[in-house]
Amino acid sequence: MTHRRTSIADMARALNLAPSTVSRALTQYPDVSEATRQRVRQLAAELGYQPNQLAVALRKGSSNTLGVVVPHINGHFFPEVVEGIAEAANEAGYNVMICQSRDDTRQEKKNLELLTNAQVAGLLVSLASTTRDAAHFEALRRADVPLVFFDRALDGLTGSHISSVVIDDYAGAYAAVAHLLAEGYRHIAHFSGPLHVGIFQRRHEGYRQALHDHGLPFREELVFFSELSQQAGATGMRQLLRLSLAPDAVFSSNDLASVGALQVLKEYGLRVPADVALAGFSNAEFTTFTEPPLTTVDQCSRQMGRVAVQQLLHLLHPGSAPGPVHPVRLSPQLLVRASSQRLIPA
Amino acid sequence: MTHRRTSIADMARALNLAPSTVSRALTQYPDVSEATRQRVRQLAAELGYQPNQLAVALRKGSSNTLGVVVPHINGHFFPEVVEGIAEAANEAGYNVMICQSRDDTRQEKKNLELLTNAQVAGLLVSLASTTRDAAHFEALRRADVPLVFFDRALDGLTGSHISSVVIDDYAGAYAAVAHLLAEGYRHIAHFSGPLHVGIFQRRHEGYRQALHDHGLPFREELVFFSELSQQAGATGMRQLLRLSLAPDAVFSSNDLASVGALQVLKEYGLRVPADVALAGFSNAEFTTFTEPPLTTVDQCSRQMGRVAVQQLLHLLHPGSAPGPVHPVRLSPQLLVRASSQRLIPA
DNA sequence: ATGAAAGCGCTAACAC
DNA sequence: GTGTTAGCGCTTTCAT
Repeated sequence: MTHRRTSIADMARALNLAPSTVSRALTQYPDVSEATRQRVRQLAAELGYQPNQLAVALRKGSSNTLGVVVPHINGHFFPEVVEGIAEAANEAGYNVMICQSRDDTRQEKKNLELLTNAQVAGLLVSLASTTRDAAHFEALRRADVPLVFFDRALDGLTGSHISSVVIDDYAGAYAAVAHLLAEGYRHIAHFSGPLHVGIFQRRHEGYRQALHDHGLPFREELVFFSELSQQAGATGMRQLLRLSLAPDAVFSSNDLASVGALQVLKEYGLRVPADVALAGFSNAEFTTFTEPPLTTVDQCSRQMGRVAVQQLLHLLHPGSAPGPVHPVRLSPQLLVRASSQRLIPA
Repeated sequence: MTHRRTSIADMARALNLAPSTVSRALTQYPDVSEATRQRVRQLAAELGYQPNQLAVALRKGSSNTLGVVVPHINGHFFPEVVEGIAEAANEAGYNVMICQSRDDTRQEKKNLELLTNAQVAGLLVSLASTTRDAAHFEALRRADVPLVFFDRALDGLTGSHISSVVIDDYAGAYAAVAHLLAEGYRHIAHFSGPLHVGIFQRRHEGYRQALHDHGLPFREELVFFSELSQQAGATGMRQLLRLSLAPDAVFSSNDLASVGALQVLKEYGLRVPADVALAGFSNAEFTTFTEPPLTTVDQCSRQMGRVAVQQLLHLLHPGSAPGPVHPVRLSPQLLVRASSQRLIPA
């Protein structure tokens, strides 16, 4: 037979107390005699009482659940961020509800409704790449739902209940290209994603600025736009190799396209990094397994998750650190591996 | 100023109706005049009414949220399964709450409490590898919480509200080893995880049985036990190469250890697959990037997630397909890649 | 220090 | 077809 869970009312009856007293005994509430508190705690332990969080949340008007919306949880990056989020949230006594937008704005909107209808205490969102229009976030802003964007933020949207944590894509790209230049490469190509996506735009800028700062010209034909799949990386590399002045290095806005390029280079009998150097972005797991291992930019994903939760906690409890919560920009770390080290150490 | 969400009571007041009527108008409930239904729907749309799912769940005694507990969401496998789960759940009108046990039984227990306190309609669980004792699941069984194990199941536990979906590890391992034998390898080593973990035990059995069925002896010194890290794979391979009768193939219970072995083989100047063949398990993303690409066993992860949800839905709504819900065992698919193909096609 | 009562937002049983 | 009432389990005034 189905077992109903013990409620506060049950315990109150058993102990001949009012429900309110039992409730108080189970929380930090001061005005309860130590004796009753003991009795209640004891019984609760015996019966394995667990509060119905639904009821708590309904009464209090807010739950201890945080909502997370990510484009997907494939690959390396988002799972790590989510892990960081889950860790930090649990430590702070919150649990986490995760939805995937599958990079679709409509689905994203549905997810947000779902989560707000579940009365989450706050939201952590990484935007779908198709999202341009911010209408569905306007509603959240008006309802004062605390909201932290991570990785893919909506620049236009600000408010007292909104913050964000992103990585400094510009700095990461700049560091990678500066490194290639320091190694002596001079004809550096770039694989970019669509520029209307912020991260790709900023990585592209970092690339250009690094060239500029080192007195090198920007050559349009060295930039290849694609969705950055492995296939696209291969295609891009083939195309670059057909140029009269072919590049001696490629900085790719992700790692997958780097691998595609690597495979084509091998096909052509070119050596990496002796003939052509490669540097990617994201520190995907497989970058350590390729030959040579790929230089890349680490995105401190777990840290991003933790920081995003910190931001959200500040929004939820302004008491601890009053004043506006400022967006955070994390500095990514360049991981130099064999694919870009021309000078073999002696 | 903070905006309170519109409630059914609000709309009832505005339309001069009883809350119950409004509620009925918004559901499939039959006994409502088409006129009122229209009026209500209209106003709801205007005001952007969204039901408070907390209240609905509290009232109905069960929510439309499914709880998921996974050891972690790193790597390739679990994210894919979770994606399958989320997809199928959303299609069926459920949303999903995900927790990570970090392979720790205590954390797993906490997660289960968290989710049941949140009144989830059902649970999808993949066990932490440290979980031996089933006490915390006994409680769920007694409370009749529908429960589906996936990938890592608890064999001992059965009941009318419990089911499971796993892959046929035995068959997968058998297929991999049979393939190696068919390619002409005769001294096949095995990297295994701890045998108290079911999956490793069954893969180990598949390995032994395949050898046996092909009339080959089981040689204890060819089995290397570890936690199957890349490092462990390297160590294992070194150890195997010191044997007087060294193996000409390795079947590893995961892909990471395979990579470790591959790196050691290259160090020793041995060719893969000419000198030593490699086959792993899991179809990790990086198996296509190694050189040569690694033969492995795909675990149909997304499908597993979808099937797990199907099982759970059957437990939740026995109406559609009455009778007991039987555990499912999915057949994994062997993916033959270059690391195990001795006979180069002409 | 404890109890009584109200109510979070919703739905289902029971009137009419 | 619609209204009235009660209650899911909890917390929080307001009394005493």
